[in-house]
Amino acid sequence: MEKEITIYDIARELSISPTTVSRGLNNHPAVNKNTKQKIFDAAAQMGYRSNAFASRLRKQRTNTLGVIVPRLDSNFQSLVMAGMEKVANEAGYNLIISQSLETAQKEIANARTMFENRVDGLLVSLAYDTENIDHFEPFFSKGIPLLFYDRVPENKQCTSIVINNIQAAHTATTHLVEQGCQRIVHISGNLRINVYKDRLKGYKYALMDHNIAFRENYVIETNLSEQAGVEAANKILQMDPLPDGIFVANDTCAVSCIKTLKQAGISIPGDIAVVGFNNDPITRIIEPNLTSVDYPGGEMGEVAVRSLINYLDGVSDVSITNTITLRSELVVRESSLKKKLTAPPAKSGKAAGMV
Amino acid sequence: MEKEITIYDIARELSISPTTVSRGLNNHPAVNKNTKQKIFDAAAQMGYRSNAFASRLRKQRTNTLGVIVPRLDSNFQSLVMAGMEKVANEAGYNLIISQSLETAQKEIANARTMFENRVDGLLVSLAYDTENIDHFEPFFSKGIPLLFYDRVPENKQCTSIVINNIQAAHTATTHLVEQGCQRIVHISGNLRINVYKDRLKGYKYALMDHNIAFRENYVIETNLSEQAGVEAANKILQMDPLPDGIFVANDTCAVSCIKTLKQAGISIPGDIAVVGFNNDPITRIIEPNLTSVDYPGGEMGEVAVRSLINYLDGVSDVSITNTITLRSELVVRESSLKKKLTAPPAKSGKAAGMV
DNA sequence: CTTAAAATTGCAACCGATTGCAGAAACATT
DNA sequence: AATGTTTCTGCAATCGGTTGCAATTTTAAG
Repeated sequence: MEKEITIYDIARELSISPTTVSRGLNNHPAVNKNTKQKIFDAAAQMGYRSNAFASRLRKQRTNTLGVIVPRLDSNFQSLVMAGMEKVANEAGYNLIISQSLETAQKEIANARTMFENRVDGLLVSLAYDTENIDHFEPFFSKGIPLLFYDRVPENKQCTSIVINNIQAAHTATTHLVEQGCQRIVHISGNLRINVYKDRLKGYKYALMDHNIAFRENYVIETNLSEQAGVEAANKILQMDPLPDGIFVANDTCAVSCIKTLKQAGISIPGDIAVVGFNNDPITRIIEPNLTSVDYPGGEMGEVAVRSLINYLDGVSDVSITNTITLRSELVVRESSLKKKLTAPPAKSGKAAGMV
Repeated sequence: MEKEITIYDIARELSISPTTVSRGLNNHPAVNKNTKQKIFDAAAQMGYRSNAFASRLRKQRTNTLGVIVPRLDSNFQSLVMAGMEKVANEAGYNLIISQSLETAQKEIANARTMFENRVDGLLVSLAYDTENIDHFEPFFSKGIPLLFYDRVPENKQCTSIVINNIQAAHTATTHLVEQGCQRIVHISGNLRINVYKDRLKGYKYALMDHNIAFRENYVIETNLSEQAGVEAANKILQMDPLPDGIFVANDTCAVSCIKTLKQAGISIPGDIAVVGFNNDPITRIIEPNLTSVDYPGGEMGEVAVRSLINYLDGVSDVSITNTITLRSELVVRESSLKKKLTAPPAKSGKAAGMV
């Protein structure tokens, strides 16, 4: 437990003022080169470490960003976190990360903690049961930039980073139609969440555009878990006639659904073509490999933090850039290919054609 | 941009001293009940929020834990993070998370940041190329508890949380032997890392225990990536005679290895039995389902944070509890079953027998 | 050699909460 | 009524950097 070295100690040692030491350490232009060097040397030699709190207290800037995420243990979110941390770290920002575990209650508590920790900016992906975003009011009224990603609030003037879920779902569904599917089931997530609501919309629009009637009972709302995939598959197995296509709102669920259907003797894509969403690694492991919408998680995290920091640095104005939409694309693999590709056949299925 | 409310404002409003306000807000027993109530009411009404920095500066306790992790975008690590965040959050601690991206250089920089941020404790899983742990010296000398998990330093008196990799690998290898394998290849990770070094050891010991000669060229050192699995498989395909068992140090690599072998016409487990490590979700998707060592990531994260907090609270003494070893177990699935189980056959392979 | 301009340095007042110690007020005891 | 206890409150110093402004030193110009 050695004593902590402060700028005062360095000042005393060099017989100069703490002011100069502080400026020197921060590379302030108004400090003589030689003095600076002396300060750096003394600091290194004495084992000085800056006290971030004192600095933050005074500067009212924390160089810290907060993140509130539904869960950390999802493939998508961990990609996002990795991207966020990378950019934040490079820019000299710390990241305080917390999970809402899909409950509004925890989200509210976390928001409060973030606020008291004086984060310079906050990144949020909403929980399942978040009904409103009143708990972020303090951030708005204090002018702390708040950026939503992926799970964003609806009808609000919030800065957000998303993909075009409607379009992506439209493309996915259209792809199934083009493969000859006429009875397409959609396994959806919680429809209170914008992401899943939009995917449902895209699915509907695509049917409409191809003059296929929308059937209420073809939409199965689930929590998209592995278990849910099994249950959905069982529901589907009882449909008569059997559907010939399924568009699932995530890959985990799609994969367990496929497994269950295969066990029941259904051929994929022969009997039923399947398309998932997220392009998780498991898409390339299930047999047949799963067609899925590639969802750039890492990029989303990077872009989110970059935007926030740019705003904080006054480079750009997030409040004007209201929504950033990232590109997503359908990666076609065997699970949806009823017709052979006209192009030279994809080889190992690893990186099949795009649409 | 409203003005920030401080305890001084509340004090003025109520015509009492800031001291009493501070005590009141912290529920100090020496403050009159009525006064407390008045303070709470005023605080709520005026929109007061505590300034964590001022508090930390004074208290020298931050209620913040730092985490340095190789990468966030791995299934195992995201489980660990989720577990850590959960426990930390419940105990009122913040988590500052940073990635070393497997480089010692970043790990050193991150350690320094954590130190300057005055984390109350630090959790670390080492990077690939970390050669020594000198960069954590400031933590030792200042008595800041430091806890390593999974990727821990060797021959050091550091508190660490691990599984018994030697034993787990021994069990896995023994299982292959019991299935009749005699020519067992081991696909390993970077052998500078304790985890992989130990798994190799366990593999060797098991061979020894069954009087099977260890062959240098049966150990393939890789980075355990998907790509590495393909390359390792190709190496294996050129061996003559072909091995009849493979023990891979992680699942990702095992799965891509299996895929490649299958494409080459090898039957799994008929020709070659395979065992992986981690029990990732993909083990249940690949066909045949992959036998693997269940590795309790979430639990590891929870235990790690809980130990640290207990120590900080003076409940336990981590410096005495030098190593915590978590239980791991082999989950047997089809990929390694050359012989049928004698017990009633496992049904869907979802949760097959244990050894 | 003077004087003005430029380059450095330092004083002192913050930032906002916490806490040891002393003093005041309220209550209890002869 | 006097004294001893308890219960509450407040003073003032402290945590360790940061920064506006003034003071001092150096350099340049006349």
